[in-house]
Formats: sequence, structure tokens, C-alpha cells
Amino acid sequence: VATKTQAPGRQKEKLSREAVARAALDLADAEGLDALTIRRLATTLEVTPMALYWHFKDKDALLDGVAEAVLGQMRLPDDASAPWDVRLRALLDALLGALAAHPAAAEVVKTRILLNDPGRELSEGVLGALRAGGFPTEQASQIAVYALQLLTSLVVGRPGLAIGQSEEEREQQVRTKWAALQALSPRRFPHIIECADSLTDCDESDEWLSLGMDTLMSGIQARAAAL
Amino acid sequence: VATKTQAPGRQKEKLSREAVARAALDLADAEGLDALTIRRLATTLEVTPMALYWHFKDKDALLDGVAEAVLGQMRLPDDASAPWDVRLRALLDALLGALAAHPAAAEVVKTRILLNDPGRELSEGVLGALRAGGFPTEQASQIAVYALQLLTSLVVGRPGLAIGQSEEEREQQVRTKWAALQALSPRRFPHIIECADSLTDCDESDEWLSLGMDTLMSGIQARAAAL
DNA sequence: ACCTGAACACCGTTCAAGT
DNA sequence: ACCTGAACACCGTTCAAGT
Repeated sequence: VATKTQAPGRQKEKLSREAVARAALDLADAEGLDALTIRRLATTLEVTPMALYWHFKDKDALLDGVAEAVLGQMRLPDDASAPWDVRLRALLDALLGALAAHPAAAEVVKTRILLNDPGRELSEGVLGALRAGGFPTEQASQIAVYALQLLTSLVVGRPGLAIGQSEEEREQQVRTKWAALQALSPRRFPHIIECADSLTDCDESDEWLSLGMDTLMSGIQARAAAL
Repeated sequence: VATKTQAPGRQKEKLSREAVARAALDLADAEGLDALTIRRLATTLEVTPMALYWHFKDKDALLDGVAEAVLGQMRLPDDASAPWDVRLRALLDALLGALAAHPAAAEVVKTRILLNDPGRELSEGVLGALRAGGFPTEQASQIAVYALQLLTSLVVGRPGLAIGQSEEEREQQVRTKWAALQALSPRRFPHIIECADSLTDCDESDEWLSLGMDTLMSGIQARAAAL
């Protein structure tokens, strides 16, 4: 039943590190991080699981590649003349954009920013901006790490986010959570009930992301002013 | 070789939901979240893996129990007369304390705060404080979620944190990371190199936690002032 | 009510082998 | 250089069965 010609539609080129990482990212985007499995990935690439071990030492190295693929999509600003906080904000916006494009992979990126070149360029810029803002090296490092972590939390932890589910499934899940909150005692939990809508789902708009970013920037600016 | 008497040291009482959850938390504390496996947990409890399914529907429910065990250790303040931001800070400090006592489990708690009673009491207080600060319900919800997520990031993402490793292993890992940063091009990444110490490890003190908390509070206060 | 035993469908990974 | 095949030691979970 197997012929010499390729299966239609998917012509199978030789694998490469980058091609595998791209495919891994696509799989995570489509079905979530849990679905990103060596074996699942191998079948989508029409190859044996062990083939991937030629290109990546182990799964961790594969995830390194995924993180690099995500961060490689950033367009880093280069406005060296702008004030430090404007520069910082522009850099963080670039990161947030890349993460928001791949929410399922954001978790993977979080711990790997210093492990690839685009991530290092970003970090260099962020640290430079914070240093220019007057922070000593320790505080600059710490704030840089907070910022990167908060941004990934913004993308991953957005209420009502669901990866690899149909819109119906997602809405059903949101409704279930909402109903659970509404069922709480109104005497003990009045504010939770009052906030149930926004605790379980986000508006289509990106107020969620922008308020988070604004709060972060305000905090950093306030610390800088207190130096 | 098996006798009728119990193995010495560990007398085996009947399991309960709470006992299993406590054991799960202990296992995660000692060896990390990856080691928290139904099968590993069952062997530490000297029981069949399937025994746990009597007490918990599935692994997700077990993790719900772990989250509840962590949050149950909070001592929530009750200073209803204090200004909103003082109240908020006290609540967040209580949460941070509980999370910092169980860094391995913090990740698990993050998505489950509204799923158990102590978490709901905390959330109620946080939302109440934010509402008292003048935030509309949507912004209060969003900021509450940011705050909870940042706090878990603070605990989980602390540079140089390593769970279930000996101090030697940990230090070796820190040194390796540090060396990798030092090996970068000083022309391209001067600030990363300058900050390498604090990017790879934290001082013994809790400046890491307190700066994070301060930055968060400053950000929230700034947003409140801008209302 | 509470637990065991056997089985299933998955994992990541090693090791030897093919071309 | 690049990939396959078989095997190992793990997972979570179902289902029927024991007491």
C-alpha cells in the first residue's frame, strides 16, 4: 500500500533544528503545551521519535529551541536617545507582543530568556534602561526578572484563556467557573460575586494586557523616583 | 519475610483526603513538583496507586487539595479599620508567606486560589481592599489576579532557587549559569555581564521578595492615584 | 467504605543498528 | 550525517474484584 511517491500534501524534507523547533511551536500553539510531546511531534513530522534526538539532546533542549523561535519574532526597538522609561516600555511591549502571539509557549520562554540571542538582546536593553534609570545592578536585575515574569503571567494567566479548545468548550468552561463563584455565600464573599464576570473571562479588548503593563511600569517608575 | 507487625517507624493509619494532600505537599517540598506523582506518592504512603483514587477523582483534584493545604496555612489579618492599601499589603504578605514556605507548590496554588476556602477568603479581602481604593470591579479583578500571579512568580522564579537538590548541586548550577553569562561578548552584552551575579543567584536576605512586593504595591498605588 | 491487581495507552530516553 | 527498531523505566487512569 506504500508507494514510492510521498504522501500527498506533506512533502517530507530533511529535518533541521529550526524546522523541528518551528513544528514544536506550531503544535504547542494548536493544542497546548501538554500536547507538545516528543512522540506527538515526531508523528506530525512523519518521523520516528528518535529522529528528533539527532537534532536535540533531549526535550529540554527542544524547549530551548521553542523559546528561541518565539523570541526570534520580536522586533526590538532601537531608540537609544529616548528617556530610560520610554525605552524600557518599548522593549517590554516588544516582548509582550511576541509572547501574546504564542500564549502556550510563554511558559517555556519564561525560564529561558538568557539562553538565546534574541532574549539576551532584550535583556541587555532592559537592564541598560533600568541602569540608566538609576537602579543599582542588583535592583536592575531583580526588576528585569520581575518584569519578564509578570509579562508571561499576563499572557498565560489571562482569565478565560484556553488553548486547544473550541470556542464552545471555552465558553462552557467559563460559564462553569462563573456559576461556581455565583454559588458562594453572598454574605461571606460579596466582592468575589460582584467581580465574578471579570474573574472568569476577559473582554475581547486588550485592557487586560494594557492595565498589567501600566501597573508594572508605574511600579518601576515609582521605585526609580524613590531612589 | 513479611511479618504481621507493621514496618518499624511508619505505622500505617487509614488514609484521608487531608492526609494524602499533606503527604503530597511534603513530597513536592522535598523533591519538587515533578516528583509529585500518583505512583511515587502511593509508595511513600505504602499503598497501591489506585488507593489514592478513592480519595481524589484524579491528579488534578489531588493538586486542588495541595493548594488548599498551602493556603490553609495563611494567617489572614483582620484589620478592617486600616486604609485600603495597608490592608491589601497585609493580605498579600500573608499569601507570600504561605507560598514562600512551599515554593515547589506555589505553581499549583496559582491557578487554584478561587477553588478553596482560604483562597476565597484571601481573594475576598484583596478585592474588597481594591474596591475600597476606588478601582471599578473589572480593574479590581485584574489587579487582584496580577498580584497573585506576581507573588507566585516571586517565589517560584527567584534566581538560584532549586528544589530537591543538595546545596552543592545548587551552587554548581549557579556557577555554570554565571559562567555562561560571563562568556558573552562584553561589547554586545555589557549590562548582562555586569548584572551576572544577581541574575543567577539571590542573596540570603529577602530583598528579592521585598523589592518585588514594594514594586507591586507602588504600581497599584500609582494606578489608584491616577483614578 | 476503602483498597488491591491487572491492564491500557501513553511518556522520555538509551542503545545498537541501518544507510 | 541522519534516521529506524526494539527495549526500558516510568506515567495517569479504568475496570473488575476483593474485604
